[in-house]
Amino acid sequence: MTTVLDVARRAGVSSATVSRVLNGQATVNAEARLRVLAAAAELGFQPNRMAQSLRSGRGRTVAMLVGDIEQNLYSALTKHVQAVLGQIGLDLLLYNLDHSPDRLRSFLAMAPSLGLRGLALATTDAIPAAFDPVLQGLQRGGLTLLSLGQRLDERGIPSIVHEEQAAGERAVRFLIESGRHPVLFAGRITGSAIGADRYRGYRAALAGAGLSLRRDLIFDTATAYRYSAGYDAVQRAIEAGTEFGAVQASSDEIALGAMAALHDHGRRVPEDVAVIGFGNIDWAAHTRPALTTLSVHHDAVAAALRSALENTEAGTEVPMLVSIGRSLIRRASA
Amino acid sequence: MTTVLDVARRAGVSSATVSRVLNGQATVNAEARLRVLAAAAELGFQPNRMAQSLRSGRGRTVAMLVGDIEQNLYSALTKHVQAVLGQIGLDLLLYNLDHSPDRLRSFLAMAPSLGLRGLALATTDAIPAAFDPVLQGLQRGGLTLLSLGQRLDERGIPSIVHEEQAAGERAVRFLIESGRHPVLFAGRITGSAIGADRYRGYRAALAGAGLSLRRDLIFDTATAYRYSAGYDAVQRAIEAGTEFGAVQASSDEIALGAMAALHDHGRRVPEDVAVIGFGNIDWAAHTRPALTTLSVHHDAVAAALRSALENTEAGTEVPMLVSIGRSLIRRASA
DNA sequence: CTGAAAGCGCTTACAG
DNA sequence: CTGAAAGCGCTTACAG
Repeated sequence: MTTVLDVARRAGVSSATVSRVLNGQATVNAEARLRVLAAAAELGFQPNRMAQSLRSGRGRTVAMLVGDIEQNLYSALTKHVQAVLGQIGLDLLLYNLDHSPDRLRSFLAMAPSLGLRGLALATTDAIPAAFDPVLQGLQRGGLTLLSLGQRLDERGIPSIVHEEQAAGERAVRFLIESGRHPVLFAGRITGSAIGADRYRGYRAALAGAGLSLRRDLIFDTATAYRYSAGYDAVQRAIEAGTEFGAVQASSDEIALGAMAALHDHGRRVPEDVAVIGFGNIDWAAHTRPALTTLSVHHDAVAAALRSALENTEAGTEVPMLVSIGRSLIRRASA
Repeated sequence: MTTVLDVARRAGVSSATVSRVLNGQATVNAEARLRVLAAAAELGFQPNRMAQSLRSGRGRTVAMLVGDIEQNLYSALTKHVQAVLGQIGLDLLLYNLDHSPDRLRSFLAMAPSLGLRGLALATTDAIPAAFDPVLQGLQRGGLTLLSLGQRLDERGIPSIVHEEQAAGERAVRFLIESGRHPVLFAGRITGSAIGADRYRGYRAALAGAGLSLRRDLIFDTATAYRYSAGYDAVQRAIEAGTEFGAVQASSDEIALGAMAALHDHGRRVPEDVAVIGFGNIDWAAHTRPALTTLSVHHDAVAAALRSALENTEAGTEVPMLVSIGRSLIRRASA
């Protein structure tokens, strides 16, 4: 591997000057500067990341902790985050939480030794308050800590989120105004602030329409935002003899699960039951009937993350809360 | 941050001894060993990764380059790989290729400066031979280079793959023996060795059944393994008036796209047309009709990757080719 | 079995 | 504007 010293020798300067040129900080004689640049290019010099990070105390890696990389919500977000980090020369360390607080604990235990530039918590699961001290310690160490998807701003963590309650309300109001009710709500996920927010939107829409809340139409689930949660909810409702004209799911996976259950019980979508999902995952447009759902804007999240990283760099303030709107994407299912 | 020196002081030994105890290499006095372990635990010592890697010349990061993390094939594999790396104390650096040779080039240019322990190429796209020298250079540097999914063993890169041709043949034979033919083949992907292998399986099944190959039943696609490829293929076949009793797709996404097109043209699955996918992605069981497909075994791939890493470590040989079987998972679509 | 010392490849006060 | 020197936190011959 070529080192700064190789470049320095070739350019006839000291390694300090090479470093100064390459990092563009201090002023360097224009001519020497050119010679260094030329030498670096000729040798194909790439500064050793580990040495750079160790010495400067600032790594070039951003860790992203995701709830479950296999869910499209997280993989699509990861894709955008990686693209944005690549643009500013940072690496992405991916850590899959698998929805487990234990895995979060393990990561946080080793995080300080990683020399991270940033840490993005991308999960809808609750973050136990017991982790707050470690998180704060990391922040004090100069790392850019961000919550993606979940509001943690009141715990001192800048958060980039989508609107949930307003979006949920919009969708359910649409169903009611189209005459598709009663509306079954599938997925007030246990332990997820977001699931609760979406449910609040459902309640608000009902209240707005002067309809009363019925317990038999609301299905909690502990199995996160997965297909089976939607399947089970609809199956239980049908077996209980509950009548409903629509399903508002709190994720697209849940919506697809619900559609499968409706199909298996001979109900047609949207003729008998309208279905709306949440999150516009990649196959939502390709299933039949195509899924009506609430949009997601991973590009906006990634851009906000980039700003936060750049602001920290520049010493300017990072906003404590960035909220991104969602719109209803109408397809065939509702 | 606590350092080896802090631990050393507390244990009353030198930092060298601390290092020896923690790395479990050389023999250390049992008593001193215990004191070091106790001190490290009390201080919650975690060795600085960057210093460790810089000094030893062997990083603790494995980079995984994926075709497109948003596709379930890659995200599911990534999940398993991350789990396995975590078990052996290695970090996962994720790099999304986005099916672009330029991004691969960019990564390889900076790879040497990253001090990687391993590099997993997980893409079905062709790897230009022009990159072979860089790849070989990386291998010589002691990094464990692996191809996941695509055979590159003849170019000196140990490969962990699934059987493709035999699996494709198995599925198509099943269709033919069930009387579901002619069989349309959707997805002989341009520039993908794997797409070509699956297509060879199709041809072999036809030959085995004494059926002739018909050009009008074969649909190439440049759009990779995505939904639209399947939709377009079926739509073009129907518009051309081609009759067919089954679709063998070369990915599950293509199969879902094909099912959408069949639906939009009033063909019922499986009554009018049977459909088989490839890869058993996560929603394959949840769509309606549920998708019959060929299995995938990400756990086996991840386990083989782990062995390769451990073998390199131990100085024992890494097999040049590990091939994992696929079975036909029968669901409702065929 | 163990400590003192060197050094991985950088960056950054420091002195000029 | 620039070089010599120190040092980030480890590991590893080396000598004992």
